[in-house]
Amino acid sequence: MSARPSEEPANEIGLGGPALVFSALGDEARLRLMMRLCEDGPTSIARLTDGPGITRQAVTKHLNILSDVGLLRRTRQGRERVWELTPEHLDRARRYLDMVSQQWDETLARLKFSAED
Amino acid sequence: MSARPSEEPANEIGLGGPALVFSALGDEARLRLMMRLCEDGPTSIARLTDGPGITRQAVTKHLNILSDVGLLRRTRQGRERVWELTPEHLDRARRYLDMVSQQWDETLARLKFSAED
DNA sequence: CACACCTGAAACTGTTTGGTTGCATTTGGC
DNA sequence: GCCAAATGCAACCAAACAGTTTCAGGTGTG
Repeated sequence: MSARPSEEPANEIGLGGPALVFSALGDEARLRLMMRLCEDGPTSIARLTDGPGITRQAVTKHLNILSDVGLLRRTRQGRERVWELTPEHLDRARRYLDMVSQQWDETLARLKFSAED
Repeated sequence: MSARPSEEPANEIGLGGPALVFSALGDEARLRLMMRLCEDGPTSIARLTDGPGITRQAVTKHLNILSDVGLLRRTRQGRERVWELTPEHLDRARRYLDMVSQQWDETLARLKFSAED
């Protein structure tokens, strides 16, 4: 989590949005939580705190980081607080990678063409 | 760049690989460099150092970080050192997001099904 | 009501990161 | 050979981060 512009809505078409999402995904513990939520569906913090030697508070921090960039959402359910995935920003990051990949292909073709000049 | 396991080859199917790539992409300056290299093709460090108030050494550090996770490759060309994109790991990250997205869809369908039980 | 259970929030610590400054090294052209 | 351009490398610094410990606040059940 390094790219932290001043007051950007984090949903822009610029670089801040994708950078924030990638930064949130760029941690093994957070990726593990994402996978877990992805496979098990909505899950409480207590149940998410079990695997490795990680504290509940650390899990909470990671969940908040993922939630800040819009990858998760939390809802109450009794006395538990259930977290679930919200894939919109994930799709956005995916499309961003698609765009970069496609752009690179075009640039490659262009460079090859101008090299045969 | 926080997830840094001990000696993983960074090309595993586990979480370390994607986490490292996402972490490398999770910085606005680095994303900017990626876009630049993506659009302009192979470029030297001196030419990459121009836009915002960033130093050549900072650019070098970012390039090395991107190179460490396999997103860039550098080649000599005269007295310049030219950097270019290597999209293999980018595709890997893309497929990872695809996988998560698809898995989430399946989980959603499964949960909906069991809720109608 | 009392007692578990689940969570939030604050303070603190060691480590990492992004960036800089300064200097040494390589390379090409005159 | 000499000089300027392009780069590499090491030390250093402030800020951010991951994680912990500790304490306080809600919430359901008996």
